[in-house]
Amino acid sequence: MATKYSRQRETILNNLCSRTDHPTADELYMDLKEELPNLSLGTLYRNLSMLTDNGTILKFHCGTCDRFDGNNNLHYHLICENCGRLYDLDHAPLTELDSLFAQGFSGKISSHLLVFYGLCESCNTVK
Amino acid sequence: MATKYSRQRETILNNLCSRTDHPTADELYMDLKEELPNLSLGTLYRNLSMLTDNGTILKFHCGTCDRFDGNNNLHYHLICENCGRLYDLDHAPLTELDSLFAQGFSGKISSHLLVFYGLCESCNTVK
DNA sequence: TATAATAACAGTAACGATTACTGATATCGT
DNA sequence: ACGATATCAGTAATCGTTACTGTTATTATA
Repeated sequence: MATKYSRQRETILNNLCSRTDHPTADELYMDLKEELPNLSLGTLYRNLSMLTDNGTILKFHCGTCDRFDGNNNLHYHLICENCGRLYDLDHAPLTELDSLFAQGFSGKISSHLLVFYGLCESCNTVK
Repeated sequence: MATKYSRQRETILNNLCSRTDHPTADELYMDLKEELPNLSLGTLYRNLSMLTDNGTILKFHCGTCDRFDGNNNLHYHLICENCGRLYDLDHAPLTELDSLFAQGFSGKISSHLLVFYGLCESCNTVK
């Protein structure tokens, strides 16, 4: 099951990594239509799934659908409860959380997901 | 829109609160069939949604489906990467996380979701 | 305690995101 | 170049959840 090169996969990854928002599969699809006019939605999902599985990109459950992040460095996010968008938060990783919670727990903790809820900058000023 | 009593809703809540696992809607449905033989799946979803909205219970996106927790006190969870189940972690709430991340952020942070990934106690010993 | 208003019900159809399947095409080791 | 097969485009199916419909149960008021 050696992975073969595909222009579709490379284009999908490049597009995702060049944006700072965190698009849904559908948002990515809209944008990719310019570069890959006959890209299939199934192909997009299959490649997003491959890239997520091998750790190249990150996937978040966000309300009713998934959002993707081309930046796989550990960082945290805010989900705006007004506009529903996902934003990066500028803060160092809290690696100590895993070991903190591992104390007194006889399972094994390997990572964590920390997401904040609230209002993004623009929704906060408008309200 | 005054809320009226319903035996279905009370039974659903009692069932959920009496268990320490974190069932999906479908798992709850199976179990409730004994007490409410002709409970409708739509009714279950509607009531879980009501109870979530008014803060009586908690809901988590967990892989492909939602899981529910009758314990609405702030606490944290581990998702076992082997068996897929959701477990409570015994640790005091980290309320300081919100204010910590609010520094230097001009939006508004009102809450957070912190989930750990790893192996539960039984999956850790078996492996 | 009857009555009237309406919340909640059971059952089922619809929805939307995602996954699985099909036969055709592109990649890549030999 | 050739053969094996990973990937493709297109589309059908899946599955968790929500919305709709006509009926039943709760509750305030007479």
